[in-house]
Amino acid sequence: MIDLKLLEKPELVEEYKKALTNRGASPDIFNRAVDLAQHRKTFLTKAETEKARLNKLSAEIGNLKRNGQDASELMQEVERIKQQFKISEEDAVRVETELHSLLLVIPNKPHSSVPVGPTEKENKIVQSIGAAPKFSFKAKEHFDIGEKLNIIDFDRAAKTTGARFGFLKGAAAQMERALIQLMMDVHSTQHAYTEMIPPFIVNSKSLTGTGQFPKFKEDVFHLENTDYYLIPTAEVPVTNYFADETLSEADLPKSFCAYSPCFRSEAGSHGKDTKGLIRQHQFNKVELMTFCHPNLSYEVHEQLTSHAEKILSMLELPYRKMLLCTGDMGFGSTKTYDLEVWLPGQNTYREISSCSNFEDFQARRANIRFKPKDGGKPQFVHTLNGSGLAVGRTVVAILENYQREDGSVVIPKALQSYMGNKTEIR
RNA sequence: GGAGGGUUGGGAGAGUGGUUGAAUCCGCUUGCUUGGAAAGCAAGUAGACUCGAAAGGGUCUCGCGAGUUCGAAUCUCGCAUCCUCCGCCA
Repeated sequence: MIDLKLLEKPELVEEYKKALTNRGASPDIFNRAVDLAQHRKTFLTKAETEKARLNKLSAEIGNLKRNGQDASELMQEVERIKQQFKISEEDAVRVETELHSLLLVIPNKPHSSVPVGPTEKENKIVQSIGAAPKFSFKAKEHFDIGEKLNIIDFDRAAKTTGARFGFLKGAAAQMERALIQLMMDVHSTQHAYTEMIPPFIVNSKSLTGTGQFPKFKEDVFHLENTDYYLIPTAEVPVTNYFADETLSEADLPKSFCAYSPCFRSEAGSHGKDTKGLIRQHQFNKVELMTFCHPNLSYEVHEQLTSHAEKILSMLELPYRKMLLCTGDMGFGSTKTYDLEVWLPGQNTYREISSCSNFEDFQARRANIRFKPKDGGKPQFVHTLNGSGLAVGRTVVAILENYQREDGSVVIPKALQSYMGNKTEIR
């Protein structure tokens, strides 16, 4: 969410409009917003002046009554002003409500270091790490490998639940669990994140705080007749952990690594990645999340991304780091790196982590501030998060990169101790 | 699921209709004192919005929302949340 005061500064509004255009969003929304902001002030001032008068009169009435004097004349005046006040107040509330709901659907402004472009074609390859494995045979896709090894079962999941769900069995289930364990261990002990297991269900306020609501409601599973929603990412409960709180500057940065399953309705992605584990309604993820001082967020962003990369390099998976362009970034992000892992079976790179800086976008929505050391006014913190990593997709990457011609799969060295020192799946 | 009791400022805790945005204590900050500290003394110690060049005003916030009233932390209703007891349960 943007700062209301920005709307009073035409040059900043112009700048923001341009940023929206770069994102492929319509800047027209600002015309209405600026208009509403002006009206808001007018109505508010009027209502408050009237209210001040009412408060004053009430105090005088109190005085008169206490002294046993007649206050009927003042009470008549109160009655009159009250009528006007009611109207002014309604105006103010109406404008305020409309303005607020408008502000909630304005995306964040990309950072100046972000390449401008309408589609993912403009994303920049920052770095490619690790060489794609060379096979003397045709590489298979993970679902073929998994079904052949009898460790992934989509057909029966279709029976128990529906499309885009899967059972992991045996070594696949063990690998999923081992990966979660590995990731949580590395981030908590080597990277100083506090481990967290959040609620997997949140309310609508939290989803508004992180930016999924009101705009992306259809992407989230709703529990009927409640204000409960299955989390699409641990980012939602973890970011809102400090909602409506004022931290002290000395406490910053606060960093958490959170394990959770993620639930996504995948509305609008019919026909995309219909096979396999790539796009499921439910998947596991270890999320990295930091609340930090505004001066440090871009530095933290680099670090956080490198923490996610660490897991990929430990598992010796080839990947590349992408800097997303303006048109491909998420709604609340000012800058995003995607880590894309090489998938030999698909002969392509696929996103396995997305690391974003939100600056104060989420902090303003969720009202998360800190009190500066020097005693100044509370300021909004900056929030960042990134997958460290998406677990299901990591299983996919391992199956495809470590496959052998006979259909067996080598277990990456770093993972072996987490899987009972097993070295292969066959 | 049933019954009952809470929710006040950083913390504890007073306050049942009228200068109460809120006593008091603790904590914290600054100053005095000290060789330094403790103790003591003094002052200060919420936020958002808004008017103003500033000084300084105004509005709102005592879990949330609505209502009664000239006036609500205080009364009424709804909701959320916490605690205790009973039942059920991994």
